[in-house]
Amino acid sequence: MDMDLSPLPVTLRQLQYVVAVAEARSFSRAAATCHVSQPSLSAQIAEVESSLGVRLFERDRAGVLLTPAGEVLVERARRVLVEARDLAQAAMRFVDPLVGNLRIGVIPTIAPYLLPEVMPPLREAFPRLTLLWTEEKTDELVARLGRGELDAALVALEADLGDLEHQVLFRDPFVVALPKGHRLAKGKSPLRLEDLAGEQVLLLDDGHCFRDQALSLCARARVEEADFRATSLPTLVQMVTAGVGVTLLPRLAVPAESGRANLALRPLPSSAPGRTVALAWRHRSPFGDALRALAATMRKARPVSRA
Amino acid sequence: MDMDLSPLPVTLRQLQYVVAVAEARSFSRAAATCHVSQPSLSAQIAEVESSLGVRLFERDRAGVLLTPAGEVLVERARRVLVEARDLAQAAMRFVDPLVGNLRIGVIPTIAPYLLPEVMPPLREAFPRLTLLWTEEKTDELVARLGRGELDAALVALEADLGDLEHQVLFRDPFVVALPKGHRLAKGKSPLRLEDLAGEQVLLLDDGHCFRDQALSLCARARVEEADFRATSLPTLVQMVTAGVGVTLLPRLAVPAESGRANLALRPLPSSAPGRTVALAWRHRSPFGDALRALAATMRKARPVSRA
DNA sequence: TAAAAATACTCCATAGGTATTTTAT
DNA sequence: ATAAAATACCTATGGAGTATTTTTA
Repeated sequence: MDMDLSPLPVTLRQLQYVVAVAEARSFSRAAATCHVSQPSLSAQIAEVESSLGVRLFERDRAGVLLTPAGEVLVERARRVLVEARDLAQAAMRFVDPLVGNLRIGVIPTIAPYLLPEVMPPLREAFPRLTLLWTEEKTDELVARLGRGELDAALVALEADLGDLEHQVLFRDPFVVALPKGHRLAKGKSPLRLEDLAGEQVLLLDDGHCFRDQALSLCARARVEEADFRATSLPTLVQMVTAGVGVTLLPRLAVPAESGRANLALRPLPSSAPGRTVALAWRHRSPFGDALRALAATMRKARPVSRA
Repeated sequence: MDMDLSPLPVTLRQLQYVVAVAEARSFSRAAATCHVSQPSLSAQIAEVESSLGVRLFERDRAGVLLTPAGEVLVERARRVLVEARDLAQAAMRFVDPLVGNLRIGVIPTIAPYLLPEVMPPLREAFPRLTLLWTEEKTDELVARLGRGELDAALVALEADLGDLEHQVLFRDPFVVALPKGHRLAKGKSPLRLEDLAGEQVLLLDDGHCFRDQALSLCARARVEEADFRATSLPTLVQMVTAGVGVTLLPRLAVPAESGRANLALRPLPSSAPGRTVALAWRHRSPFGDALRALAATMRKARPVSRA
């Protein structure tokens, strides 16, 4: 029942300096971001390297390089610091639950459509919580969650999230977007996937998880991808109205995009796959309770889609 | 790409003191285990409580109690300290790979049979590695791995291990042990599970994962458990030879136990389930590489059972 | 009235500062 | 020549010590 409590060879401050140097790739710049003088920081780095018995940085040529040991130990230093920061945050939650900043990432295919809907009710429900939103693609969000740079993220569960904790907000089925004159543009009834066979389908750029989800749907229907790729859903819709091809949209985007001239929208059968929008966060995040409450409010603000 | 490097409100030393007090439930004893004076430790605890803004300990009545915040934050402190200790260990692996102490837990139904087999080859393959063996039941081993009190454990994968990393060593099928005069004791051919129906089966005490595995096997065969429970496999075999009932043994135990008078052993069909013996460790343990090498050596030392 | 934690103070080790030199492009 | 890291040296904060008082079972 007794844990090893013998003295540790490094301090948290020293680990911060190590990470700072690794990120800045320069002792002087690292010193600046840590608000200490360059010699002070150099001394601490030297102290760390001596007490660990390993050289972490190669400071010969222009710039600072990480040694192999440095690579590994900087990564571990990050983990220690994230845990320590979590502890401090958890303490703050005891002082004052539901107060403070929450940094939440959102993927680009969700942000512009969902945030306007959920921000007012969130503000109302958690008036003392300051939400800081960031728009990034899934991979970047997951990486930043791991580094403790974000507290939560709004993502699609179909993407690869590693081992994050999450709460589902709603299912978001796909909708087919066509130019008005298109042979399939008439009617409001569900379109079968097979009807799209032979169409030129426009998709998003690489890195957007919505691209991958749409692509895997298209693969089943043997639909061909056009050689044009868009950087955002509005651009994609723009191209469709210009008659370049057809595309798939998340139904979440329909209210905002459906107003366009020369655009027809048709649903897919309710059995067709969609994406699942969820709020995700690091396991054991100090904000776990707050985030669950947040998710509940968002779910209420956006009545669940009838699939 | 920049992590939060602003000053942290606590030091690693302070977190060690917090954990020490939580474990000792006394400031003076905690001070003793940390090799500092009681006032120094008290001062640091006060400093932590002030900078976190939360009271961690209730020191009114006899003894020290944890506040709710204390419960949570001590747990987080443990995590921070385990990560920090891992970092230090990882650094040592760079200085001197495969040197040092490895604390390995083993469950009681594996230890006496496997260790004599694998220890000599391990000693030969890793002469500069000191292996420290501990015998505990699975739950305790998993808990101690999580607290960083153990570096690895020899366990059966069928038990609940949480999210440990592991390498399988070998499959260990069940064998039926009967007294010599028993109606099923004749022959060497596989016994079907159903043949045991109606038998009084002796099992281990609660907490032994082997008990659970044998029990789930018996459940399918509608075999009845005797009201006697043994604390070890040798005791169990002893009871069988005394004619109290029959039992299931791991084949691993057969070489050591088969010599007894009045004991008959019969295998089960190769399709019958068994247990899977593996070496397991905490994710991202600094010993990951060494442990994989260890597992390989143990696997070689004990040629895989033909199922 | 003991046993344990808190307080009062003293001290020094070390993190941090400034000024300067060394190093490498 | 110049920018960056290392060195030299000084300062002062805060972690640790001893002695003592306060607390409560």
